[in-house]
Amino acid sequence: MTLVLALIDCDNFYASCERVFQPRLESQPVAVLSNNDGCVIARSNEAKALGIPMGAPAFQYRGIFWRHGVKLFSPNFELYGDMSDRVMATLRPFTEQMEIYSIDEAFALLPGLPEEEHESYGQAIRSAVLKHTGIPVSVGIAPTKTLAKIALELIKQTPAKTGVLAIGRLPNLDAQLAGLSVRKVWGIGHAFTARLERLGIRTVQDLKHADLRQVRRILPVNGFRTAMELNGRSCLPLTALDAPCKSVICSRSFSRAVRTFGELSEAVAAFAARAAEKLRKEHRTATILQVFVETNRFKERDWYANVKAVVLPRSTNYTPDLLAAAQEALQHLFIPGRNYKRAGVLLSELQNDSSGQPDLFGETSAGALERRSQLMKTMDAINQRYGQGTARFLAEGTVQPWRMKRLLKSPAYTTQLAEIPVARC
DNA sequence: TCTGGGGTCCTAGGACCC
DNA sequence: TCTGGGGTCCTAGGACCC
Repeated sequence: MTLVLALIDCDNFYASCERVFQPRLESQPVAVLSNNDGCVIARSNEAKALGIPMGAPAFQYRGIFWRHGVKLFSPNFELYGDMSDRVMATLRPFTEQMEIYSIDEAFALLPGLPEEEHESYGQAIRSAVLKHTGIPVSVGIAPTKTLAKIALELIKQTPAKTGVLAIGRLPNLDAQLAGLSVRKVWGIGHAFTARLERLGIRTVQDLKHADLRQVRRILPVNGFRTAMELNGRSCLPLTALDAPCKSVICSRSFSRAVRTFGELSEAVAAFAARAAEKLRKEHRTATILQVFVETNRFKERDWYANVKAVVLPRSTNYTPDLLAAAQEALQHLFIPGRNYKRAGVLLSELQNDSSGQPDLFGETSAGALERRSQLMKTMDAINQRYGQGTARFLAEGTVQPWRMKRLLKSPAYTTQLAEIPVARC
C-alpha cells in the first residue's frame, strides 16, 4: 500500500517568526543573523531576491543591507522554539502520525484520502497553521519522504505560490525532475553530487532512472535508499516521536578572542552547564564529556583546533561533576599565547536518568544523590522562570566578556511575561 | 573589526582474537 | 611472485541535514 506522506515546512521560519510580531515588516526584506550577528541564517523572500545567500557573513553584505533597508535581527531562539511548538501542536490533529524533523519542519502520515483531495487537505493544513500561529508553511505530499522533499523544491520554483503540491497529481513529473539538479535531492550534498556527476548523473531524473548497482558502488547505503525513494518505494520510515537524543552539544564563538586560561575555563564551564541543563531536560545522563577549542579558522596562520575526551566515573547530569570533568579536559588542551575564538562541550554515551537510584559500587549514598538531584531541579526551575543563567556556578564567571553579542535581538514575546507585546490604542 | 550551532549516520581502518 | 581467513569492536573522520 502506498503511503500518503506530507512534509510541512515553515517558510523562512526565523524571519517569519520575527514578522509575526512586527507585521509592518510584511513584504519588506528581513534577515536573521547567527550568534554574534555573524552570518545570515534566515531570509525573507525579499531578502533572497536581493541575492543575499544563506550563511553570508554579515560584514560582507553591510552595503546591501543598508541600501535596501534590510531589517536585521539577532537570533531569538527562545521565540523560535516556542513558535515551533505552536506550529507542531496545530499540525497534530491533521495527521495519523508525525515526525518532528527539525525546528521548522515535520513529516506526517496523512489519513487515507482519495488522491484528488490531497491538495485541498494540504491547503487546510496551511490555513490552520497560518491562522493559529501567523507562520506561512508549504506542504509537499508524496509516497516517500524524499519525494515530499522534492515537492517542496518544486513549490519553491513555481511562480504561482499556492504552497501545496501533491507529487501524484503532477502531470509532467519526469520533465520537472529533469530540470532539477541532483544536488537538490535530500541526502545528496556537495561530495555525492560530484561522484554522481562523474557517472553522468546530473539531474533528479537521471538519478531516478540510474542503475541502482552503480549507485550503490559510489554512494553509501543511504544514497541507494534515496534512489529507491525517488521511484516511490519508501525506505525511510517515520521515526518515533520521542526517540531519545544520543548526544548533546553546546558550543559558541566568542565575541572577541580569548587568551587566558581563566576566561577560556569560564566559557567552557558555562557551556558544560548549558549542556547539563539540556541533558536534565531530556532526562538523560552522560558518560563521556568532550571539550573542544579552536582559534579563528579564517586566519589560517595560527589556526589551532583540538579536542579532549574525559570518561566520567559514573554516568551523570549533575553540573558540578561535569564542570570538574570539563576543567580536567581543558588542562590538556590549553596552550598559552593563542587567540581562542570558539569552544564547546559535547556530552555523549547517554543513558536514561535513574538519579536517586544509588549505584551499586559507588560511595554516594541515596540521600546524597537525592540532594544533588534536588539542587539541580531548583536551579533549573529558577532559570526557567527568570531567564537562562540567573542561577549559575561561580566557575562560569560573572562578567563573561567573551559572551556572544546579540545587539539586534527581539523580545521573548511569548515566553517571558515581562516581554509580552502590548497593544496600544 | 566582523565568517553559526546542533545534530545523525555511515565507513574505513586499526586492534585484537581464533 | 607468492604472504590465511574470518570475525568483532572501536574510533576518527567524512558526509549529510536544518
